[in-house]
Amino acid sequence: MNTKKEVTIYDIAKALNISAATVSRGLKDHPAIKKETKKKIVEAAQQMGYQHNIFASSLRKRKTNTIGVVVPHLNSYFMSSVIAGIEKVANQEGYNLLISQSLESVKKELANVTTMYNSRVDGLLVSLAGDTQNVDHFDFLFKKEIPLIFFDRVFEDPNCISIIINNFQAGYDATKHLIEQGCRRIVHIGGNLTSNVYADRHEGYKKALKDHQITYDPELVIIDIRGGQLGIKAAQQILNMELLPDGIFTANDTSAVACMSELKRAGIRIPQDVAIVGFNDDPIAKLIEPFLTTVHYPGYEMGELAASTLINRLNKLPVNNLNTIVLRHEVIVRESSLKKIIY
Amino acid sequence: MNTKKEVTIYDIAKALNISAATVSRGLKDHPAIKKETKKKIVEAAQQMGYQHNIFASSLRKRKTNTIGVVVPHLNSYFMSSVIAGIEKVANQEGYNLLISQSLESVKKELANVTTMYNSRVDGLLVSLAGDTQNVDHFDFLFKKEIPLIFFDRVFEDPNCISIIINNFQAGYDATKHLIEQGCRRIVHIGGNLTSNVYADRHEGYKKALKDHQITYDPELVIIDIRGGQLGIKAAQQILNMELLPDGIFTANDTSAVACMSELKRAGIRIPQDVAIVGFNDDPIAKLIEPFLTTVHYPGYEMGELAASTLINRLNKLPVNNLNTIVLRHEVIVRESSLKKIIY
DNA sequence: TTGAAAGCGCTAACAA
DNA sequence: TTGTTAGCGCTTTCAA
Repeated sequence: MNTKKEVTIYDIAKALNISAATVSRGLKDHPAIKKETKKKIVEAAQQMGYQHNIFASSLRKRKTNTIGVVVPHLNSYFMSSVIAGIEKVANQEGYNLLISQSLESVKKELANVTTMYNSRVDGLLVSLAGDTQNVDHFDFLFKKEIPLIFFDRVFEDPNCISIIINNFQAGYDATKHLIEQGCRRIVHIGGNLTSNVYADRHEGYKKALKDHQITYDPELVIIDIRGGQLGIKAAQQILNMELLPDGIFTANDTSAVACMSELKRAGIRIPQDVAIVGFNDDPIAKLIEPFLTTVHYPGYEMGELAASTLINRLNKLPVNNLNTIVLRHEVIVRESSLKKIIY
Repeated sequence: MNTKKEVTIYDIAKALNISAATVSRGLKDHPAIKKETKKKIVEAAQQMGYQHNIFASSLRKRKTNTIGVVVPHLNSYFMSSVIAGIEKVANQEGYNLLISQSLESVKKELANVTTMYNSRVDGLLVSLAGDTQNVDHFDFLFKKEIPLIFFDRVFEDPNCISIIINNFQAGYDATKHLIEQGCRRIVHIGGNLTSNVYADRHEGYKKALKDHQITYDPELVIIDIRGGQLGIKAAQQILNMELLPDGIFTANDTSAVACMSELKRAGIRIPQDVAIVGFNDDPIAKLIEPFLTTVHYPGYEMGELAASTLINRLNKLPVNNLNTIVLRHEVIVRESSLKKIIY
């Protein structure tokens, strides 16, 4: 935005000898404007280099047509798919996006949300930071009735809609798949259990074991609060076990791949010695060897859905009092877990 | 932004029995306001739940304190590092970020930039889409004197500052490293040559060959316009060669890893049969086997620099008439290219 | 050190 | 179908 004088609707009005109100209406397809007037207006605007002033408009309408998006990290295939989905819907509906990453810190999350609040976003789409334990820090949003929708990393709260997959079931399915391949001693590598996604996957894992009469052994669960080098650390921990596991269910592909790579270096054969299942269906799953069995996570759809739900809410469309929307997941079987076929 | 009545400086003024002008000044530390008045104002604002209205302010000041960022894709470690760097500086300086991805399409790039222009961003940070051949579509920005800074994927233009690494030299260094490891038949896998980064890396490759008396063979150069499955396609092409190469220089780690994985499946040993060097120093380089030799690309620093340069420009600080800023790169030697030591 | 007043550009209620 | 008018909330010039 520069400091030169802008072309305003008044300039157009003067040039056309009509009122500014008419220009304003003509520019936005108001039904009560004659076709030719509209045409004249649009042409003049074009020709004079008119640019709609969002600030004046937002100030007047008390609405910004901007949606804030806060995610833990931008650099995963999953997140970038989600954002592409959000972008698509938002653009379609004439909304802008304000995007930022919390880098897994509640503090930065709050700072980002506050900045967005000050920028008067109409609504927010948030995937929570790993160490976020509640949503008290969002109270000021609720008070101002700014809609907040969570996706992926959510927190159950009556004020918010959550969009997720059934992480419990997905964890269950992944573990069950390993059991069906003959695994009995299954390690689970997970993320911070404060996060619903990791907690639920962990519970699914436990339930699958139970349903197949396998005793849950906390020693086999490797959780890392700070997700740094989880895969590698986990591999080392596994290599130090007196009795090696025969299966591993990892709650994300990045860790799965890192772990697998480390195990392979130590001479362990995948899947013959240890079968591995990851989570997310990141493209990396097909870059390593053997290809990684994983749980497909519909990121793009999740983004679309999050955005359209929020926009419906903003438009006061009946959102059916819904509180949680669950998307479908799917176990994608690849080589890293196929004991049965290889033997 | 909701529709309830906001608390304004007038409300504060009334409550304190002073003028709105004084409140406005007090709120932003104007030097000519008495300390205690200021204190009263700040306290009242706090207590009444006052929230600064960016729109009124932007409208009045004709400045938004917002920076637009347009990148080809969000989902790379590199980009997310760059953005983290930009965010850090921007937040420090009180700027907001508007981020979007062009998904490698000039059309979407232009649409995104236009939206940002309409949102009256103060300046723009852009990494160009793969098929962008010139910057004519940005002319309207130059006319309005909105500063535009390119990073990574740049286009030489007197209107813009570019922030890059020396891709030519980096390509040269990477290739030279392979030559020093004894490679003579070196394949180059690159991206769209319209893009400076890929064109320069390719030229560096050529020059390194020439300097070491190796004839440049266009048959050994595999370029993909649409970066989809480049690594895999390249591997297949390599496997079909009558004479296998002994070295590969790939212009990004993702393709390098995909290619390596495919070659390994075909029974080719890395680095014994073929040495590989990638580009970017993506974490994936240390997830695969063997670890990938690559060129370190300082993403975070690039982001910081891009943001601070832009902000200086916005503040009319002398930017020394600079046109191009070059950051340091570094070849990180790992196992995938070490023929000498292994033999 | 403070206040009055004008105006940034747009929209919408109301009137014609 | 179009025009009049009154702000949206803030900043800043000028005056006191």
